[in-house]
Amino acid sequence: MPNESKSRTVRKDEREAVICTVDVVLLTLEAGRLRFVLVPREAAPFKGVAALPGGFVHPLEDRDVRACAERVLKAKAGVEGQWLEQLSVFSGKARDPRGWSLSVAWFAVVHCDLLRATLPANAQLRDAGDLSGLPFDHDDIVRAALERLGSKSSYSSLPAHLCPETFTLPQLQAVYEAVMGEPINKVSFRRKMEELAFLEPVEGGMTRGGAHRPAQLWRLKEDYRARLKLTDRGLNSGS
Amino acid sequence: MPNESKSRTVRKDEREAVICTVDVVLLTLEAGRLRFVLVPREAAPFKGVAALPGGFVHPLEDRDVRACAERVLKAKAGVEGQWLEQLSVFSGKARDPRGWSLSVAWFAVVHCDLLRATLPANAQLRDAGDLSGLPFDHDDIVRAALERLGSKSSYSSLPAHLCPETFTLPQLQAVYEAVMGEPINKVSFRRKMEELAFLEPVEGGMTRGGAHRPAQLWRLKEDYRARLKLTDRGLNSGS
DNA sequence: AGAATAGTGTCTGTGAGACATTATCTG
DNA sequence: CAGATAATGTCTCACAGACACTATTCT
Repeated sequence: MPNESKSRTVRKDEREAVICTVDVVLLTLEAGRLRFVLVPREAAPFKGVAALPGGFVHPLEDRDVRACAERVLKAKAGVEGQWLEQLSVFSGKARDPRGWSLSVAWFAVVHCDLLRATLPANAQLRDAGDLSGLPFDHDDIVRAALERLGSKSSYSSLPAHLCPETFTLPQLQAVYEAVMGEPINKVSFRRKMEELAFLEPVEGGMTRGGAHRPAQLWRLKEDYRARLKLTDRGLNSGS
Repeated sequence: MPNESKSRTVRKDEREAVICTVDVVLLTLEAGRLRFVLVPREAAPFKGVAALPGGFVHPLEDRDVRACAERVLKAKAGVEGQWLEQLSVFSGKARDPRGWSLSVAWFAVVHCDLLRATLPANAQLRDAGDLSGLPFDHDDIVRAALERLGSKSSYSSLPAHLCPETFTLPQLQAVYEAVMGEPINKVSFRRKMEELAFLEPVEGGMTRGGAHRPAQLWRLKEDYRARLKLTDRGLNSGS
C-alpha cells in the first residue's frame, strides 16, 4: 500500500490523476433468457450511448466501493439488488478517452419483476448474448460477469435470487440450467438442493398449475436472503 | 462507468481525491511453511513499519494496475513473480489515515530460492500464521490471499510455482498439503496430476536421495511456466 | 539383510446420472 | 380416463480414498 518511492510525491495535476469509477453488470432472467441492464450515458464521452450503470467514486458519500456500487445501482437502475459481488478491476489509459481510469466492476443479480418495477424508462434490458456497441471496455466487463455467474452457480444459492420470492423446484432447475448453459439431471439437482439445505418448503402446493400434479413451493431460508449485506464470503472479500 | 450525476462535476480538491494504490501479498514456501514478504514503509504514515509491498498507481508509468503491481513487486521485493493474480479491492475512509483510499490487492507466488536471491536486506519473511502488527488493513488482505491460495490450489498448477524448477511428486504433494492445510491421498494426487497433465518428466531420477528408492523428477510444461503474463484466466479477468 | 521412501495395483464406498415408476392435478 | 408434469425409487458407472504390495536405493 501507500509506499511512495521517495523521488516523487503525490501530484494532483491532470495527467497524474486516476479516474476512479464503478461499473455494475446487473443481471436478470426474463422468459428464460439472461439479460443485463444498460442505461444511456448522461454525459460525454459516449453521451446517450447505452452503457453499464456506473459512476465516479465519491469519497464524501461512499463508505467504500461496495457502498458506491450500491448507490450507483439505486440511482441508475432503481434497484437495491439482492446479490452484489466484486468482479475485478479494469484499468489503463486506453479504456476511457478522458484518461487513465480504474473501474471496479461488480456483478449484481435481481429477479426480473423486482427489476421491472423500478427500472427507469430510459433503461434497457439487453440479451446476454449481444455485446455489440457497448462503450469503453464494457463488453469485457459483461463477459467477465457472465463467466463468473456460470462458475459460481454450481451450486450456490446465487441463481435462486433470479427467482421470485417463492418458486418450485422445476422452476429453479430451469434457472440453474439457463445460468450454467447446460441441462441438469433432475434427481441430482434435487439431491444437491437437499444437501445444500438453503431452501425451505412453503405451506401449500402450486394448485393453479395446469393439467398436472401441483408442485411444492420453496423459498430461500432466512439466512440466505439478505444477500446484499452479507455477500463477500468465500473468494471475494474486501470492499 | 463514468456517468456523473449531473449535479456534480469532478472536483480535484483534497477531500474528494481518491488515493489509488496497489498492495501485493507475495507468498512463498520455505521449510514447509507458508511465508509472506513485508518491507519497511519508506514514508509516513507508519514510516518504518513492516508492511505489504505496495505503492501508488502511477498513470504515467503503469499501463494498467497489473503493470503497477509488477512494478511494485520488482521495486520493493526485487522479484518478477511467477504468478500474479488480482485479489480484490479494499477501500474506504478508515483504512488509511491520509484519507479515502482504494487499494487493488494482488497475490503473488515465488519459489523461496528465487525470492531469497534478490530480496532486499531490509525485507522480512513473515510466517503466514502471524498477522500481528500490520499497518492499514493489511491483515485482512493477507487473510484474503491465504484463503484464495487455499481455494485455488485444488487442483491448479499454482502450487507448482512454489517449487524449484524441477521437483519430485512427493515434494509437490507436500507443497499442496501445506497450501491446502490438509493431507492428500497419494494415489489420488498422482491420478489428478496425470489427468491435469501440466507436468512432464525430466531425464534422470533423484539419485542422491537417501537410503531409499530414487524419485522421478518433474517440471511444469512449457505452457504453464510464463505465468505472469498469462494469468487472469478463469475467474479473474481485467487489469 | 533391513530400513526407508517411491511408485503401482486393486478393492470399496460414495455420489452423479439414466431410467423407470408412482403421484396428483385438469379437462 | 387421458394427458401432463411432479416427485421418488433404483440401477449402474465413474471416481476418490484406503490399503497393500512391489521397486529401488543406501547402510
